[in-house]
Amino acid sequence: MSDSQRQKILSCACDLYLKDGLEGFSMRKLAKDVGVTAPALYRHFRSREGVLVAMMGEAHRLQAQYLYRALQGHTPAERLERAAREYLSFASEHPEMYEMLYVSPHHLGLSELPLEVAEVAAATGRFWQDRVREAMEAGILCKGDPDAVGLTLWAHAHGFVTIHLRGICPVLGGEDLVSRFVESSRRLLAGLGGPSWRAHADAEAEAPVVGERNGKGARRAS
Amino acid sequence: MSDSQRQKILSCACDLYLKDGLEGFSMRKLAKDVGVTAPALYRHFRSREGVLVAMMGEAHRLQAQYLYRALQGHTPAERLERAAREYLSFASEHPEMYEMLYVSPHHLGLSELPLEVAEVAAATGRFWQDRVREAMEAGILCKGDPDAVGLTLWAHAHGFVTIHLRGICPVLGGEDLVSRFVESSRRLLAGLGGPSWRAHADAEAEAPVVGERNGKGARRAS
DNA sequence: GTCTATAATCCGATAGAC
DNA sequence: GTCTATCGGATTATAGAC
Repeated sequence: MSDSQRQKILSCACDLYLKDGLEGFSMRKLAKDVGVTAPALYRHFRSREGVLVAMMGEAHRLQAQYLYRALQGHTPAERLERAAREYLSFASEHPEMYEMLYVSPHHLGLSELPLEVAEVAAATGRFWQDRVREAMEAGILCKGDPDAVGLTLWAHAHGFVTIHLRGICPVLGGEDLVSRFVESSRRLLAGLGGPSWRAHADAEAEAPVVGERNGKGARRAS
Repeated sequence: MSDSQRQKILSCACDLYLKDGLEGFSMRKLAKDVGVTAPALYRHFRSREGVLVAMMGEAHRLQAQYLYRALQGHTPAERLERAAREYLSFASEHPEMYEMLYVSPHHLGLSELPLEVAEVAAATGRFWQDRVREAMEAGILCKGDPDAVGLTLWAHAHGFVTIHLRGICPVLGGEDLVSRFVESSRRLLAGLGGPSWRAHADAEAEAPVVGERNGKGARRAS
């Protein structure tokens, strides 16, 4: 079937990218990995660039799978916290795929991000905004523009992950990454949220939820 | 002279990168732009990768020029605000150079960032931390770990810039980018700073400083 | 849809003369 | 320090048979 072959190619393309990076990614290597000759690939993709664009879409779909897990939270506050955590999980477990999400179009020789990719990326922004909106409606965050506040959270998360992945910041040793991220997020949210958020955070510190790794308030849990 | 020639090559390399991106960057093109033959380049750089690494260093030096302008501010609060603004100015005026700062090593086929580059990048982190530290000492930000809070600010700034440069977020139209960034930063700082910061921000809203573009509190200024 | 064959370039890097 | 000449590959993409 035509479509499953395309999927196979895309899967091999991801593996090849993971192995050799972007500069080492070629159609010939890809063909060899798939088990066909190079010209066969052009039945399924317009060009090398077409494969890369499709891969970016794949990366975004994979990320979405992580983010949507956050929706299993039972309250807006829980979903918001889990969103941050799942964002970090994806980046930690698939660092190269994460890099693919934000490749500079200019590095690829493109003048701008293909519309197709820009759209799936924008969905990530909407996800953050939705979490913020419902948190505001629940009174867990101060009233405000959900889009703008969502952007603030998204920006913080992406920046934090990038700086960590580059190994640029000595503060980010690596082992306690999660707690450092949660800590930084909390600092953010403590400002964005009013007294009601802090009350929620304090209550959680008294009775930590599953998956809670931050030992800040867990001392009294035993 | 040997060293000035190296500088000339580096300058041409930046231009070439700006024109053709990373994938279109080759030693042969570079040689042609410099006005020599390709082998001559290898007297000044070990390899193509060596040129790229040197370019990353250049990008960081250029960024540093912007950031250090913030030190002309007369108070810790002013220097902190100007730091954010200069960070954005560099990214806006030299978007491709900004991209160079955070290129994924994996995209270049490297397993990790060269130490030389990681060190200059870390200086940016220390710059943020210093701004935070003196703001804390001045009582303008809540007491806390300056390194961690500096990281929070740095992460937010980098994430915001990246999302803007990708054209990913519909909220970031472009024209009012500065005010949106300042707004987002203020939101952050309002949380990180205590009442004293808010008092400072309110006072500034009454009598805006030079370069102030945010119209939020400027209504009563006329 | 896949193949073979090939066009048409381009690449990084080196040897050795000057 | 720069040149010429060249090694020894690589690349994307297409034409045309099956």
